[in-house]
Amino acid sequence: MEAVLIKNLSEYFKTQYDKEVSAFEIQPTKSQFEGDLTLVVFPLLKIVSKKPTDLAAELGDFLVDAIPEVEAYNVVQGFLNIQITDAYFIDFLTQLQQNPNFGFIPKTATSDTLLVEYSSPNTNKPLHLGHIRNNLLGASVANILTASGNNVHTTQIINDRGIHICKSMVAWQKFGNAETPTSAKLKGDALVGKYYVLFDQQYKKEIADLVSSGVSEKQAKNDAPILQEAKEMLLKWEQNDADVRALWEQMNAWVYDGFAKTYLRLGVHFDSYYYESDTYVLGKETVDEGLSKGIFYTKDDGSVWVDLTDDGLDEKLLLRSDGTSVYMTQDLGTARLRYTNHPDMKGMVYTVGNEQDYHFKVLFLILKKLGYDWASQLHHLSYGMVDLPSGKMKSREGTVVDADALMDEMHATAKQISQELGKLDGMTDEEKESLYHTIGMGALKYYILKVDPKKRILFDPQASVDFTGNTGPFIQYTHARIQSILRKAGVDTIAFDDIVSLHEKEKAVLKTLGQFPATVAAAAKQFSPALIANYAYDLVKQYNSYYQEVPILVEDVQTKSLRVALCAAVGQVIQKSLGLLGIEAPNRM
RNA sequence: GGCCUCGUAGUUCAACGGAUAGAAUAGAAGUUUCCUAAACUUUAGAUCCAGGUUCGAUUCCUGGCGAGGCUACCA
Repeated sequence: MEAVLIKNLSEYFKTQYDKEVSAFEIQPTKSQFEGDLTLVVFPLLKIVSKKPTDLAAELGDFLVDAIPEVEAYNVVQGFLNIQITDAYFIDFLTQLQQNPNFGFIPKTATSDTLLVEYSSPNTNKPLHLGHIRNNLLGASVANILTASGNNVHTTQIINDRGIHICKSMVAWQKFGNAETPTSAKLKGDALVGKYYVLFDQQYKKEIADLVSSGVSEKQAKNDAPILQEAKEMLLKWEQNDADVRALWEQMNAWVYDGFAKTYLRLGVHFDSYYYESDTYVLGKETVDEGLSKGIFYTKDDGSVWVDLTDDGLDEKLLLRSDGTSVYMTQDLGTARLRYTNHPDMKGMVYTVGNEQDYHFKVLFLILKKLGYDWASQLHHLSYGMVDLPSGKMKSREGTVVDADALMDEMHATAKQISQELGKLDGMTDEEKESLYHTIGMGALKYYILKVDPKKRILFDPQASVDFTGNTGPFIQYTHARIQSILRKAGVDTIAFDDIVSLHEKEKAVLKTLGQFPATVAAAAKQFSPALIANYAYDLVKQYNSYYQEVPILVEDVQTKSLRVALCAAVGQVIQKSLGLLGIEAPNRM
């Protein structure tokens, strides 16, 4: 409808005033005012010099005349409120019924291929709450981009090498007694994480001992024997020492096994995996290339740098003096490798926390300086940290929220609340367990995704398990109730040709439904699942208010047919919205 | 010190530069012979401060104040 208005208005300004106007400020009318769509005329006063109310009335007259669906208008200050006929909305509902793909853009032969990177963990400890935000954001953005007609490839870069994993390895050798996930009855990632903690404890103890024997703290931090061991191990790793490599493979395999279980439960997946142990070599080649092009330079000690001071940034290290690679080196290699693997790729999204904003600024700039024209297609999906009411999460201080434990807790709460409400009688135990999972994950995912990615989240475990108000389970519950209505209504309901007028609440719901395609498009453009989440909640509120006031399963076939169709349409859009967030929409709960 | 992000009801979140700043929670008061009360209805409560830009600012600009992050030969 907006498009029709814009087209007509544009032609009007052309013929009447001989002016090219293509941008019009059209928005849904606020509920306090009468009307469906509102044209803000203030911006047009610069083009046509008139009083706002006069111009608004003039345009209103024209639109009523020119467009059959425009029924009437009213003017409040510089706002032209346009009323659309009920027939238009009824027609829209008919189309909705016949279009299972409503709001989504189908893929075509010319669809762009986009790569979305997310998760990208270190392999020395289990995933925590921060990773959950990362995973949910990345997976949801991938869904949204897919719904917008793109070929989306999901991937991650795994930090599988480095001092962090060596720390776990050293501790395992010292204290592990050949413990395995099976013998310890622990998930693989939890086991490796346990030794990372043990390393740190031992490390701190050794520092304390050294300090008490008169060594400076800085010196002690460097000299602690166990750290030296880890460094030696890293050196051996780089020299391809067979034993070290075998242990490394072993422990990483445990971690991957544990991660896979967590990902499965979270409902995220990856089309491919990149490993730093594979990409850092290409990174080094890239640095050589930059050196030969004169973009990078070597300092006296042999370390390689890039000078970005002309761009308002710093000098950045690219290779250490001993020739080994750093984070940036590897990311250069990874980016290039991906474009080699996907030559037709039109863009990459990096889902990484905002503490690395600077890093990605530098990375993209270096790639641009190296002459890769695809550097302009790279996007850092930056998100804020997850805080707890008790303060910041710190792994070393044990204040992290473990991802698996959190999902356990959400599941248990869903179970408890469902049992108290007692609505699941007659289900098998298996069905119930599956539903507890669906509801628990719905609560967790919605709680995190409804917040604007760039903002910090305060994660209150108590509030997150709340199932009333603006929450995932509330939306899921509405969907389940709609399915209940559809079951009771039967399937014999298609035609509502003779209906000519709509209830006010029905119209409100239809208006909200009509905004779905634009919402998906905006979410894709802004990489923001929060837009979808807030839309879904808005729709549910509209619907609940409607169903409270207007009975759906009435005698009159025409009316019932219309209301059931509306109900089904709402169900469809709720299900799609939740789907974009990676949340399941149960038929019963 | 320099750079980046964020400051909205008691609390957690909304608001392409648009109308009287929306919800949810917590508080107060109601609604179940009727499609699932995990619901609905009513009520009270907020833009950090000072300037500027303009028809119009929570939004853009400048300066404060406050919170966080980055500023590693860690990843």
